[in-house]
Amino acid sequence: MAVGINKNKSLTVGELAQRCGVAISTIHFYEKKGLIEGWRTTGNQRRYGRQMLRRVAIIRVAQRAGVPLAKVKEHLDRFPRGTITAKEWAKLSQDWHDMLQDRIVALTQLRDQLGTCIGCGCLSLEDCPLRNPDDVLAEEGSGAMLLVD
Amino acid sequence: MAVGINKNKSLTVGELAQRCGVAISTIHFYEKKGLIEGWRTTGNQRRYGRQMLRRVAIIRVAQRAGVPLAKVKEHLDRFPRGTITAKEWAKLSQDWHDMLQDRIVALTQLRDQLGTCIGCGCLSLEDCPLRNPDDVLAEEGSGAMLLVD
DNA sequence: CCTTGACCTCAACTATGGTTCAGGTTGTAT
DNA sequence: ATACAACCTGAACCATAGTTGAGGTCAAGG
Repeated sequence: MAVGINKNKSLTVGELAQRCGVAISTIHFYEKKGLIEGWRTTGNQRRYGRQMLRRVAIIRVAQRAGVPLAKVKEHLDRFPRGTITAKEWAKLSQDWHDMLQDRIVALTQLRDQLGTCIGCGCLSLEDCPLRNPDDVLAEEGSGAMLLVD
Repeated sequence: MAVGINKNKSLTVGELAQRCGVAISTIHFYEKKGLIEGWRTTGNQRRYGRQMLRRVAIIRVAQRAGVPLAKVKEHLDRFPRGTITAKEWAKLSQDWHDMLQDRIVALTQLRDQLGTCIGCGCLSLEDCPLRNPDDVLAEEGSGAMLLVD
């Protein structure tokens, strides 16, 4: 019954889940998706190496950064099993850093456009950057897309 | 056949979709969700007032800002049908601006932590802010959460 | 030994935000 | 008048990211 902290070797699914702050079902899910990997006891119970703590940690960081699991898996599959070295993690975190940077820039642009619109009575004035330019674009034959990108 | 641009009054579903840069099925979907509203011809075809252009535009802006549709609906329901005034839009865009600001701050923090980790060989060093503090937190009895929040 | 918590599988379900398809109807240009 | 584009409905399906539940097994303390 007692969840003894097993300082030495393998982790049960419950331990891994608790230590990573996720539900057990999430660990099952990640394993089914091939994001993490472990072995089984003779009684078919999951056991994980301690490196899976880091792996789940990385998955969670990536998710916070907005990386979908499939993308995370792609990255993690480059170091198939086990430990990710500092250098490998540096590459990963550089990639995700850059992606985050892009997302931040996009959101910041949008935020600033909203800021402008608060001042301008947006979506009703001719020069509003958020305004769908209605007939203008319609007459240009384009799809009348909202905003620049 | 020809999609004549009807300068004067109502918009067909296809016109609205094209002018907003979304699929027709998306317009159907938004209508079913109660996000937009129109009327029907005697032949049961959808017609929309021009104010729906702005309404769909607002929905798309909100989505880019990460507002779920249910939330958008909540906001839009405050001005039940038709035109949203400049003042009302100002309130809306202020709210979404603030929300965006929060998200930007969160992502920026994460980005900067990733930046630190690129330098520190992250997730393997004791002082890494992204590192799951493993046994430390485990011994504190907490869930060994990743990162501060 | 036996209870009890932790574990197992598989299927179904949740929510979000849509898309696709089948089968049938409308509206308009020629 | 007729063809053909555009429209209609409803159900099924897609992806993402899991959660929940039923029914059964494992393992460790007393």
